[in-house]
Amino acid sequence: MADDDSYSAEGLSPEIIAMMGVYALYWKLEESFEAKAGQMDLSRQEIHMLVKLGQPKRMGVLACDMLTLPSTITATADALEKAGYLQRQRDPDDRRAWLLVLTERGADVRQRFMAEAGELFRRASGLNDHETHEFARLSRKIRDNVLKTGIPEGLKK
Amino acid sequence: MADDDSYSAEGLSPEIIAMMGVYALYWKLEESFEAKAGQMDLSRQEIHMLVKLGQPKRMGVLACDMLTLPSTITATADALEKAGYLQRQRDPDDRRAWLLVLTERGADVRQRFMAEAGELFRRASGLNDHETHEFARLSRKIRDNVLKTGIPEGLKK
DNA sequence: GCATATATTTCATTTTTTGAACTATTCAAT
DNA sequence: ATTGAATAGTTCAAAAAATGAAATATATGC
Repeated sequence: MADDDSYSAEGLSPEIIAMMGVYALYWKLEESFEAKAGQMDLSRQEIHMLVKLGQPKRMGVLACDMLTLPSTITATADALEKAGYLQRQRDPDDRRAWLLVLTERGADVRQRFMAEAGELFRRASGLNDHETHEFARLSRKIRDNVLKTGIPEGLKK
Repeated sequence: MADDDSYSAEGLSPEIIAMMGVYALYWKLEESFEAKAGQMDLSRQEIHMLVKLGQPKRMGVLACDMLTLPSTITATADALEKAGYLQRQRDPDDRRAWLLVLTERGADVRQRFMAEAGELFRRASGLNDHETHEFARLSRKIRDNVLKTGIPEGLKK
């Protein structure tokens, strides 16, 4: 859905235009994030996991969220744990499961990363404050919808 | 940037909220697209290339657009060519370069895919028509900005 | 208790991506 | 024209990432 050609956005349905924008922005952000992650010696997956861990989460939940398999999550968590950014804590509700919890150092890195991400969004999107608010409003709606409707398919693996 | 927790979107800057929505939507769409692509015996990269080829494009341009290396593009183009979805044509302006051009069959598959993608967006986003239009308006602005400002970094490889 | 289901791990295999060396062509400067 | 440096794409071997099956430990329902 990424795109097609700079000038062919004419005559397309709003849905397609919306997706083209989302893809362009996503890829631009990924490009910037990957550079930042690289500076911090983190892989793409590792940065994403760090961001997801604003709250402690079970590995299985992360696997769904990140559209990947449990075994991939194990590897990513191993790397972040080894780097001292997170710890595994047994979930008191289910002793088969781990809760991944950021260490102080991990939370720090996450915080720094998120702050820079805000700036990257501003530069990448080029939106003014008003537009950014409006975009955020719709964006939140979309996210809520995805979270609400997305779980079933997310569990498919 | 994906997210954090369903209810922690409070107190975050609009930029962060916007990004969280974009990531949630992107991942949801990728999940659906990957399923569709699988049905058509195409990989994720192959579908993306197909979508990008609304107009003939040089392989180098695709490499920038798709944030990957020329050698990856070669492999993806080989697969699509073998499947009969595209052809390499020498760029008359530069005989070192190929233009990748969809065959009729390739254009067909692309068309079908894009049509289904519209429906997937509606389902994933949950926006009504008015909201979709507004989101598309801002989305197009963002895309224009990314295309305008994105080229330099895109060429870095 | 027992059978079955779930959360995570392990590790070998497969898939994907990378990067360096190579061919062909262009471009700029002589 | 000729040369030398840069560019577009290819090849292929090596590295990295994702996958899936089998194993461990715990939970859940009967």
